[in-house]
Amino acid sequence: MDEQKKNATIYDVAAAVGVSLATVSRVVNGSDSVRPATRDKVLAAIEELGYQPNAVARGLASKKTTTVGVVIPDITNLFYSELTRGIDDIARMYQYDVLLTNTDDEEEQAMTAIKNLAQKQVDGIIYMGTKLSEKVLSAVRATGVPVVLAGSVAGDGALPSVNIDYTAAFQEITTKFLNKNHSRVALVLGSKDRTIDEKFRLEGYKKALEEAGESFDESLVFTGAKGYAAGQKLAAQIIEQKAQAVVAYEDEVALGILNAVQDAGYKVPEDLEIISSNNTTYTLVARPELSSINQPKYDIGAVAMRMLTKLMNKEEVGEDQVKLPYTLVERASTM
Amino acid sequence: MDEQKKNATIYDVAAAVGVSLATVSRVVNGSDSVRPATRDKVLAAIEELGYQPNAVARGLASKKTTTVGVVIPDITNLFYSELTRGIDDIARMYQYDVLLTNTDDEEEQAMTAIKNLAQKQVDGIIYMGTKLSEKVLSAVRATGVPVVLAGSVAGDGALPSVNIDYTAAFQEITTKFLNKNHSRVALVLGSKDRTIDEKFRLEGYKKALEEAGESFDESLVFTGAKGYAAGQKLAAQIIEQKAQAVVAYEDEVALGILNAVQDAGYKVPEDLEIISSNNTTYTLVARPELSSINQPKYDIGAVAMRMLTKLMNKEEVGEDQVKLPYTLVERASTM
DNA sequence: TTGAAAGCGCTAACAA
DNA sequence: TTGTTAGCGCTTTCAA
Repeated sequence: MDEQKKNATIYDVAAAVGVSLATVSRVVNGSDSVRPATRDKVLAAIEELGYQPNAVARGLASKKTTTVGVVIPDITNLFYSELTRGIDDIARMYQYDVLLTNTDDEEEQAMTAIKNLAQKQVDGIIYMGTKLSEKVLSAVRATGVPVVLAGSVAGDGALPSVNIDYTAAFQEITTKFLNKNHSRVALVLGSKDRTIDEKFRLEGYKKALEEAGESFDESLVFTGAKGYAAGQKLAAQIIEQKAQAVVAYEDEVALGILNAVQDAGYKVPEDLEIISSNNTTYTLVARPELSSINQPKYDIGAVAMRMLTKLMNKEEVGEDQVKLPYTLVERASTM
Repeated sequence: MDEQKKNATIYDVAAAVGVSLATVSRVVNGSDSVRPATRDKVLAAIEELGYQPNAVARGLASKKTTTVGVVIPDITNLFYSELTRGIDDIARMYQYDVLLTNTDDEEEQAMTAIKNLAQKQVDGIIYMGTKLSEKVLSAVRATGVPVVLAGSVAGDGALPSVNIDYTAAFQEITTKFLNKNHSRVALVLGSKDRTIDEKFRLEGYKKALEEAGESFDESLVFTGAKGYAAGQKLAAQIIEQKAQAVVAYEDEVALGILNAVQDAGYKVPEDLEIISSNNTTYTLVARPELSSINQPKYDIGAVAMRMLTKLMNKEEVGEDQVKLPYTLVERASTM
């Protein structure tokens, strides 16, 4: 019980028992070609000396660090933190540790993060972000380790990924509104260069219009609003455009719109219906509660991490472009 | 530009330039005892070969991993994720990476996490949690690396820590209510065994009562409610106790109480005043907006990490029990 | 200013 | 079943 004495090494254990390093190593790594009696003696010595394997030495010798890198825009964003929780839980289950880096969704920070993870010899990487430039993509590839995109960037098959079908989701809810004779449906997206918004969500919105025979009106698309305060500001413009319904890309911005619109005397959903995407706790605390597209956030993280473990083990992965089912949760902000 | 060819090592660089390993190592580590001409040649070769130092080998040789462990109850909790953001930003500034582990505030998981971090040879640890048992404390100490507690457990000086003065904060807000002749102030705390609640917040509450000459009524103290739904459930009991004001230990539970009370037809703040602690975004999205004790969350994380860098460098740290100032943000849920 | 050489603590053939 | 022996890629004295 006295583990004070200067970190015992595998050498000390071997010496104490009178066996070779290799034997101790075998016991530690659970190899079965060790005689039970020997194993017991070794185990006893390990306990006695309080021996803990040094993962760094192990990593150097085995070229495996049992560490994965997680690249995330911002951990304080509820959407990403829930993904991360799924990642972390599964990582731990498979004995991996998580090295976390925030990037604010910026290319430069992503580059630094990836370079750094490569130096630390991580065994794999989970990448989250709303965009993935060629530059970052090639840096990621250059690391030579498996990478899985989770719940945000939807790579066009360039890398394994786990997502929901953003296009289908946005098409579905837009159609829902159009079918109620709301011809003016506002669409609120993140910044211009987000692949996920420009390429998938906008596309779903346009498809819905097309199918309904409605023309696309650019003045109903609002880009670049991020966070609660931005949503509050946007409210006036949305009202000005005489929108009858709003489809928003995330909960905080939707909540900002919801509150500001009501503070201005309009009624939700009577005067304006609102639906958001992500279904974080924010949707529940709102009054009225916000309808939302539910993405299985924890599961996206968990599935991505599970896929990564397979990739790291060079196991067979079936489909590597996973789309998890989303659901539409209808609450009081829609009718 | 072709970094494809099998990770160049320091050896390859040395060979390419015709110098020894030691010289390359010196250049990489910025030692100034290298002739400029030599340095340039080495740098050129590094660029040419796309050499990236292997941090694992470095860690083994130098016994420094430039990695810190961060132990957190739950990354999806806005309070902790904001602390973590502060930690991560400062860590990166000082060239450290962050190894993250969720513990759900459970002793067993904390023990595993610490053991694991020790094996990975982290240079230091930031510990967050609402309690710190003797067992965990001694495990933490046994790692032999510096540890700083951040924003949650308030160690009684046993370990360096960064916090706000929870007792003072709770005393202040309780007094505020008592001064308005609200003799029945409800106190909502986390689970029983949380040092931070039992020892500090409750103490502040009691002090306020004592100073005001009010007697302590146990039926006004509600323990164990966690999260929004729990807050909603609690509302009925609070009303039943004829509380005139509520002091809650976190925002989500406060929000649950706020919404449930209003849904039941009571007016806030006219019938019941509510104040929460943490001042996360939740306080802003509430209607009416929630008054709250603002803890400088990002700063607590940042300051804790900064202190840890000093400790890891064996620099002088002045006071190691830091209390950052809190503020009382008054919004519409109080009068 | 530079180099030689000895590890850091472990894994992983290969032998025995 | 066990041991021997090379490394893994780097830092760091100690000499030159």
